[in-house]
Amino acid sequence: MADDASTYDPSKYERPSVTVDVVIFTLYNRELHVLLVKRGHWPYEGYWAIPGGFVNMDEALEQAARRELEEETGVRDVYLEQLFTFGDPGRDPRTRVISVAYIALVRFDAQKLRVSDESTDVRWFPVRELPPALAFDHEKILEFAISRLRSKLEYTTLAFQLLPEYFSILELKHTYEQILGEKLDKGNFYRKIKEADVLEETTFMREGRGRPTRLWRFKPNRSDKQFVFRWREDRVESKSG
Amino acid sequence: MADDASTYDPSKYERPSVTVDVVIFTLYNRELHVLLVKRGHWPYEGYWAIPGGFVNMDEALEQAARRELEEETGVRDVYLEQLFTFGDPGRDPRTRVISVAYIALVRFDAQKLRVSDESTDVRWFPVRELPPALAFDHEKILEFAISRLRSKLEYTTLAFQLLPEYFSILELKHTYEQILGEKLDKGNFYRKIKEADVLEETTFMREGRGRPTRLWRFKPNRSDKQFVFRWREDRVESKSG
DNA sequence: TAAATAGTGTCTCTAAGACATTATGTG
DNA sequence: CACATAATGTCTTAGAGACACTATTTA
Repeated sequence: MADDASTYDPSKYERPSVTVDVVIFTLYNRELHVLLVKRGHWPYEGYWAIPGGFVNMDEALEQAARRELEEETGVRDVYLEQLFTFGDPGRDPRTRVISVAYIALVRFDAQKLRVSDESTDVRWFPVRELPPALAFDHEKILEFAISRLRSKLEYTTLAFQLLPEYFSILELKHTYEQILGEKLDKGNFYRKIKEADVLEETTFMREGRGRPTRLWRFKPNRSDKQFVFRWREDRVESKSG
Repeated sequence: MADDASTYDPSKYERPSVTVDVVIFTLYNRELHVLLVKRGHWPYEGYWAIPGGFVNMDEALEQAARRELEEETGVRDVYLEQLFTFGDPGRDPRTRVISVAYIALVRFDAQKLRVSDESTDVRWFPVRELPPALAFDHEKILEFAISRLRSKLEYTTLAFQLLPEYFSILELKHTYEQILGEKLDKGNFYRKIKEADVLEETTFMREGRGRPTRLWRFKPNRSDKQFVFRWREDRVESKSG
C-alpha cells in the first residue's frame, strides 16, 4: 500500500508465489478422516500432502481453493472456511511461497475421489493414523486445522456439514465425540441438542439390533441459529506464521 | 504445490503482490482507538488507510507486519495476531494484491507516532468516529478486526495488552465495556476477575475524588492462564475473501 | 425373557446476573 | 456531614454434569 504514482511499476518487486491449501475433513466409518494426495514430483516427491495449488491472477482465494480441490481430488460443493496464512521463508524449496490455508468439510457419501496428473494417489486418512511425514510444513497446517475444527465445533453448527441429510441424534453425538476426542453424556447431549432447536424430526426410522432410532435433519434456516454446545477453557488458538 | 520437476520455473506464472496490513488498536482517553495513515500517493491519495506494505522475499509475514508498522508509524513492541487474508481481485487498482491482515494491540503511553515518507499524516481515530471512507477495502478489514477483537476479548486476556502496567480493576472493567460496547455489572466483574486469578495486587494506590483505588498488575506467568470472561451467543465470525 | 440399543427424568452444584450494602477518601 | 468513588455481599435462577430409569426392538 505504499508506492509512488508516477514511479509505480508492478514488475519492480520480486514477488512471492501464492497458493491455497485445503484441509478436507470427512466422517467415514464413524471416524474423522482427512484427504491427502501423494506428490508425483519434486519437491517432496512421494510424500503425502494437503491438496492445493497456485492462485490464478483473476481468481478470488476461496474460488481458487474450490478449483484446486476439484481438480486435484474431484471433491466439490463443500463447506469452506479460511484457516490461516502460512508464509515462512523456506517452507517451499522452489521459491518463496505464501499459502492461504482453508478448512473444508464434506459428507463422505457425496464424494468420488479422482487422482489428478499432479499426484499419484489420493486417499482419506483417519486423523489418528496419518502418514509419518507430510510434504512441506503440512503437518503444522493439519495440526492447526484439527485444533480449529475442535474449538469451532463447540460454538457453531459446523459438525452438521459432515453428516448425511438424515441421521440419528446418537450419530450426531458420535460425530462430536470423534472430533472432540472424548465421550459425552447421552442424556445431556439429547437435552442440549433439543433445547438448541436446530433439528427437525422426520418420520423416518432406522432399524438395528435394538430399538429402532428416529432420524432427524437440520432445520432449513439454521444459518441464523447458533448451537453452542459447550464452553471450554482451552479455546485458544496458537499463533503461527 | 503442483509443478513438474524438470519444467518448474518460478518466473513462469504471473504472481500477485503480497502485502501485510495491520489494524492497530489502543486505549486512549478511555476510548478504543485505531491507527490510520493518510495516503500521499495514488491510488486513494488523501484517503485514510490501515498501515501496511509489501512483504519482502526473505521475511516472515509477522516480521513484515512489525517492520511496516514501525516504518510507517513508529509503533513497535506490540502484540500481533494474524486476522485474515483478503485477496479479492480488484481490491487494489494497481495489480492483484493479496493482503494478510494483522491485529495489533498497544499501550498508548508507550508509543510515539511518526509520519513516513509514504503518507502525509498518522492519527489515532476513535472507533466510533472513523473517517467516512477508507482506502481500498480497508473498511471491511477494520470491521472484521473490531468484531474479532470483541469476540476474543471474552475468552482471552487480550485486553491486558491495551492497559499500562498498573491499573485499577474498574479501569479494566471500563476497557471491557469500551470494546464490548455495553455496561457491565461492577460486582460481578470484581468477582470474575478475582476468581480468574490473573491479577496481582500491588501496594500502589491512586487518589481521586472519592475513595482511592488499589492498583493491580497482570501476573507474570499469565500466558498459560485462561481468563474466560463470559460466554456469548454471537460468537460467529463472518467469512470473507 | 434376555440382550441390545434408544430415549427420558431427576438431583446436585456451580456460576452468572441483579442489586443492595459497606468502605474510605475529600471538601 | 454530604458527596464521591471503591469494594464486597447476598439472593435467585439457569444450566451443566452425573447418573438412574424407562422404552422398544430382535433373538
